[in-house]
Parts: sequence; C-alpha cells; structure tokens
Amino acid sequence: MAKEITYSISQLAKHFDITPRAIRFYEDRKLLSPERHNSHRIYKEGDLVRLKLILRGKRLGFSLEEIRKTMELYDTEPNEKTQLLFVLDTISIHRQELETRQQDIRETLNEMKTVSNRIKKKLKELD
Amino acid sequence: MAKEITYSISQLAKHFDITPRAIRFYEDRKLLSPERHNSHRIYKEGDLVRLKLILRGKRLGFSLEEIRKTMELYDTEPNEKTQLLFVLDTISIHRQELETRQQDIRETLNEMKTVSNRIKKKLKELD
DNA sequence: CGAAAAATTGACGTTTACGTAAACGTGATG
DNA sequence: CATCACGTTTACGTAAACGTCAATTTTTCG
Repeated sequence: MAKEITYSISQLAKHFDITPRAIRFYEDRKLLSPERHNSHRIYKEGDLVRLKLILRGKRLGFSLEEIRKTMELYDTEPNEKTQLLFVLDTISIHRQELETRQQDIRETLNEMKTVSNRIKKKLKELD
Repeated sequence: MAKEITYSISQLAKHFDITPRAIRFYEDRKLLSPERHNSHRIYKEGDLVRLKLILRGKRLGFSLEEIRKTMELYDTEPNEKTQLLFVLDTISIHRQELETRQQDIRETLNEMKTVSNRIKKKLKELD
C-alpha cells in the first residue's frame, strides 16, 4: 500500500501562505485534528482539504465557529429522518445567505464598472 | 423647494436593523458625518446611501477602514492623470478580489447541491 | 554526538467592531 | 413646566482571530 504523503505544520503553513500559529489555532477551535508523532503534528491529505475549506469559508466572511459547525454537519450525514431534514434546512439557509452575497458582489462589480468608465472617459478628455 | 426627509439615529437604526451604537461608531471611524441640530444627529438621504454601502461592504467581509478608503476613493474623483490611473488600478484590484469571492461562492453552492441531493436520495430510501 | 533548526505548550498582547453602563443634555407632550 | 423618552459623550468591557515572546522538547544533519 502506498505510503500517504504527510506534511509538517510549517510545510502546511507555507503551502497555504498562513502561519503555524493560525493552524494551531484552528486545531484549538476543533476545526482540525491531525495525527501526532511524539507531540509533533502530522498532516495528511484530508487535513489539507479541511484547511482549504476553512480558508475559503473565511474569505466568505464566516466565523471559525460557523465553519466548524458546517463541516461537522456535512461530514456527519446521519440516518434519521429528523436529522436529515434538519441538515437540508440548514443548507437551504446557508444557500440563501450565499445568494444574497452573490447579489451584493454583482451590484458592487456593476458600480465599479460605472466608475471605471467615467474615469476612462475623463482620461481621454485629458489629451 | 422640497424639504428633505430627515431621520433620527434611532429611526435609522431601526430601518437598517442595527444599533445606534453601531451608527455612532461608523461616524467615529469617519464613514459618516451627519448634520447636527444642537448636538443631535440629523440623517438625510445621502447618509442612508452611505450606510447602505457600509453594510454591504461588511457583508462582503471588508473592514470599516477598507470601506472608508473605498468610499473616499470613489467620491473624490480627482482630475490629475496620475490620480485617475491610481483609482483605476485600485478598482482593478478590488475587482479581482470580488471575482475570487464569486468563484468561492459558486464552488460552495455546488458542493451544497451535491450534499443536498445525497440527502434527498437517502430520505427517499427511508420509506 | 552535539549544535542548529524546527516544534510544542503556555501566556500575555493586539486589532476590529461594537456592547454596555454612567452621567448628563434636549425636546416633545399632557 | 414638569416629566420622560430620546440623544450625547466618555469610558471601560468583550469576543474573535490570531501575533508575539519565552521556555522546553524533538529532530535533523554535518
């Protein structure tokens, strides 16, 4: 069997352009739980995926606690009807939030275009 | 001439579903500067527009300082070529950031759909 | 093997964005 | 005009997300 690729904390930090301190902090807040070899943290592929999700969540403005809950929700995947319905409901709420944000971005991009055009016009007139 | 509609701080707060404290804080950070009548703040249409921009900026994850700079940039609109080019450049950077975020959202929405479908399938099998 | 490089665990410091409480001024209303 | 809701400033408190030492292992490498 192929030996899985592993990473030290500083390698991981460099890869994502963050500090080891941040990574340890995410672990403290239960968003990561890497293996250990004599107290040293060993990160595998799954940890990279999770970290990627964490950083994307942060870019979208979610708190670490929200990110943690969401990841927990998604990779638990229960079997009871009530729980499944709850997950669906939560996803639906998240989706609405994201769609609002998408609209926010579209509006902002449009305004930026308007300003850009006005400025370009001004620049042309400056000849 | 039509008397402009004005608002008290609490009316404004209610309208945007935030606290007066938050509004005063935005003023402290130079994002707002309403008129005064004997120390009392009087908000007009322009202030509403600015506040709307502030809140949208916050939803997009920008800091108040970033929002302040951006608003300043956009409503200064200089006449010197160098400055105009600088504004264009800044806008271009902001646009790239927003487009990244747009991509982040699209990815997340897709993942949510995948999970949703898996759950719905599970629910059907539960009969 | 022995020193330098890398990791670990505290623990206190910092910034952002307000919350909260105190102490006081203002304005509408019966 | 008295009262009472509403507004103001000042100032300290707080949660989130790390930054920054410091003191101690562990690992690695010539």
